[in-house]
Amino acid sequence: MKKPQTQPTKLTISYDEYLIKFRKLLVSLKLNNSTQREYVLKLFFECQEHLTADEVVLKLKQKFNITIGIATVYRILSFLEQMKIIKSLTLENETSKKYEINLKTHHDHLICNECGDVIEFYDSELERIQELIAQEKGFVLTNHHMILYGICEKCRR
Amino acid sequence: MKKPQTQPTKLTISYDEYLIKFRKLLVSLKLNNSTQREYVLKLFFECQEHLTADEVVLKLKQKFNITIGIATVYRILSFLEQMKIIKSLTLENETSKKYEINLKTHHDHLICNECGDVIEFYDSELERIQELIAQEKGFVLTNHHMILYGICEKCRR
DNA sequence: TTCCCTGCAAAGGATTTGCATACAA
DNA sequence: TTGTATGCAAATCCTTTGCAGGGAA
Repeated sequence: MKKPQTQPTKLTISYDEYLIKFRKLLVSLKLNNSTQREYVLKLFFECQEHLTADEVVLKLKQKFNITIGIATVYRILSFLEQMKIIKSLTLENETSKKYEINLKTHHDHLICNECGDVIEFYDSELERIQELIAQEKGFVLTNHHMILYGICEKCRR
Repeated sequence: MKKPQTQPTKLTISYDEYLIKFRKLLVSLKLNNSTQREYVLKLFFECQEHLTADEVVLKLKQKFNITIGIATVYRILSFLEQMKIIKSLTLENETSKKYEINLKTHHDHLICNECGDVIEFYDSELERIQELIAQEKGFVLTNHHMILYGICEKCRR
């Protein structure tokens, strides 16, 4: 059987365009803009990794040499998540939530237990089966969490 | 395409047999037995739900009228998880880990966002595809977490 | 001027740890 | 008797909240 697997594709948008959209969103919600919010957004845009709140503080210091209080970071993360600009995931054996920007098309994660490497993938067959299972049980799916854990090629050597 | 979906099956073993196995395990690890450990085991055996550490304390009081310190419960949960007697899962929007006994064959979860109802299912096609994806990326799978979230039939009315 | 946003520090919840005591073998 | 397990309280880690001051429109 042909397996229709693909890489998740990154939506092509520049940071400037992205920022304009973001500012419009804030206006439409009657919210103020702030340097802090824009820096966090910029960080996630540039560094497309999975970051914890602590790591956001750290990276902001490293990359832009600015300091934002951890409370503010948490508030911004919640806001961005509600707006679906970022999304969160909780990994096995890790205590704190990680966040990543939602620029890519929907995808799931494959993680190496040894080196922690994260591979993103999308598989339409998998998605289709999830829908079938849900249907069979009388559910309408809203979302799903799927993380595969294993050992990557490099670490097996 | 035929979808080979089944219910996860419960392994048929009595609590007495189970307890004997458990005691042997402790001996083989040169560990002492304790009333507390056996009660936690019994609880998970009898009440086949997903429980947090707090809920374990509560249920132990309700069902057996015994009190175990929360620290001990956490220590027992870690131990049982290491021994693969129970397994843990972290649900979306919940802060504390839940544990369930590992008596059933491998299965994943489908959860209603409204009523919190948990449906267990096993789908061999899904498992097969996960293996294929891992292979393609050069991974050897060790395990996976998959939780589907949706709204159940009852709650949609 | 009017809210919203931030930073600090304190509070909160979940989990872990140190230590003295109790218990199993 | 010896080492392990428990219970309590304190500590820790992550996250949230209250509040006073700073900033955006």
